[in-house]
Amino acid sequence: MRVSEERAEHIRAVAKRLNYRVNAVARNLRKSKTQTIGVLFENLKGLADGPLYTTHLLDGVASVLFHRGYRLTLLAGIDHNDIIGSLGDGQLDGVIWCKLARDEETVALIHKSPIPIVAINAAAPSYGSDAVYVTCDNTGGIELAVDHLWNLGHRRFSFLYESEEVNTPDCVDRRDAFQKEVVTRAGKTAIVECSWKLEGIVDQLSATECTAVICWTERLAGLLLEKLRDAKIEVPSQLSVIGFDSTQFCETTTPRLTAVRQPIREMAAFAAETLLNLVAGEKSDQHSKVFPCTLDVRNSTAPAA
Amino acid sequence: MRVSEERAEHIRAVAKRLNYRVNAVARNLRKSKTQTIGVLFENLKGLADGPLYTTHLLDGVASVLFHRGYRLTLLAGIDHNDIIGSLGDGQLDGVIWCKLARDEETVALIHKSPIPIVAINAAAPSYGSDAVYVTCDNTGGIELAVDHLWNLGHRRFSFLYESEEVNTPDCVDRRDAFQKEVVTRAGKTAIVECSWKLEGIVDQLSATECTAVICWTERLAGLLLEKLRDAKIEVPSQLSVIGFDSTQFCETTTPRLTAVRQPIREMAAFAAETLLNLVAGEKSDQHSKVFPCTLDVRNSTAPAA
DNA sequence: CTGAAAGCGCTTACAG
DNA sequence: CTGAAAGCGCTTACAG
Repeated sequence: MRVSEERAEHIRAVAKRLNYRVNAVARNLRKSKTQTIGVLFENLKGLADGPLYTTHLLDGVASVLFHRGYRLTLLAGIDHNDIIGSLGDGQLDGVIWCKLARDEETVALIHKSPIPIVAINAAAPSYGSDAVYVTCDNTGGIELAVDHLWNLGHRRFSFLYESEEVNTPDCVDRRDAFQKEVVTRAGKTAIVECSWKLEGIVDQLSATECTAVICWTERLAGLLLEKLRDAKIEVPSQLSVIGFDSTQFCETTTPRLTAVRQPIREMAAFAAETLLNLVAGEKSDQHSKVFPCTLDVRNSTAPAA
Repeated sequence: MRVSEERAEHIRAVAKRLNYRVNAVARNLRKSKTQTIGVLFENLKGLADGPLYTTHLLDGVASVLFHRGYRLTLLAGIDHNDIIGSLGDGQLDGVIWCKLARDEETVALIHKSPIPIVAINAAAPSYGSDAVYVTCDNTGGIELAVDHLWNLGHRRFSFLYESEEVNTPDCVDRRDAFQKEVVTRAGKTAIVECSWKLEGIVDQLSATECTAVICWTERLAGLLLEKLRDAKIEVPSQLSVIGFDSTQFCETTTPRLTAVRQPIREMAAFAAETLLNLVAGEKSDQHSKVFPCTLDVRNSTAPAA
């Protein structure tokens, strides 16, 4: 309060009469803050066709940001070469970066970012990074899935992902965890990398002689169920299928999909809280946070034939 | 090009060396444009818990905006008294306003908006408004639903909505269309306005002696199915239920929900295109646009008992 | 307690 | 063809 209340009241009255609004863009320029957080999807294929996962993620982020008076900007289709440039254009106070890659080149880029970054669904790279990483326990999730199948008598397993996702961090983590877990138990394993849209998948799978398939996402599992139906392979009696995420989508597949659940909304909300603290200048005490997974058993898994 | 190519090249090189980025906030201030569109939900209850409808809407808007180089900001939880103020803070070039009310007070507010507004899921008010209105053919949708039930032998119908939605524009339109359509055919009708979460709904419904219920959204229909299951009323053998929207949600209910489909993603994309044209200064040739509905028959409707 | 100036980083119109 | 100034609408630090 630098002005007498009387005068202030008068100014307020005039402002109201003239319909005055403070211009937030000018304020943002002056303060070098925008009260706006970006959510970056490197390849958002459409919110509605894409995994429901994305919706839960946005929901978690939005719940925190709106509560704290921040705005949320959706970022997608940004030129990959210029992501940092886009982040540094002054319009965002921070960014939540989905499935942030962790190759050295990207980590070097992150280092140059003028705004804080929280990665979601990516474990921290071993060689350090300036971002904070929020992820689920992919290893634990895979163990739950394998254990469930093992107890049903399965001994030959496949892990499935599409070739274009070969570098997606949580895909890599799930694949590696699968490899390790299954080799330990059964001595051998099959990793099936398939072309986009699972072309030729049925032949690839039968070559592995597996009785159970773990797909790295529920979306992919749903696609697989369709291919298997076309090929007249019965799920779960001939083949058990497990997915990852366990959103409502798993209720819409035929049969309903057994899936590992990650608490995506909680993860997203945590990421948002953490980011706002970083924006406020607090140093994050933890560099990475891992949320546990659970397993939702539905109808796509059964005892091995 | 105001500078020789040689000099320009030199400047580019220096800019790159210094890691120069143009500051978009300063540019926005100078140009009074931000290349950002807002999507306003007056009461977004959560993206993930809420109707899938919202996701499709965002998807449709985002597909157009990203393609045209615009950013998308999510607006929710804005103080209702100050919505126009928030819109006029300079941060948005235009806004897509979900379920925009059409009372005279709101229309007067719209008139004061410094940025163009496109309303979605609201028909244009009869007394004129500065916004462009994009909606689906609620009347036609209701007719499809009633006709379907009529052909199944139903003669006593109820229409259901929650009291807090009494002023939501598409709720009103569906209710009025229902009233008109059913009175014409059957001579009488029942409109059931229920408290939130459908408390006491079963008694209310049985008092109407109806054999079929049309719910104004699929979300509400899903809730009703749960209440009916608890009360041991079988759907569809004892009571037929129809919802509105027909997203993937209808596949997850038990039984699967028969629903009127509105092409929400197309409507949202159209709204975004229209808004960008308005932002570019083109006058919209149409003041309102209506998309037709269709009916997806699933398992929640059957011949009248 | 109050007023006037400087400056955030751009773009545009003007002068040379 | 190029440079320098004005101004977008704020906030902050300074002077009175």
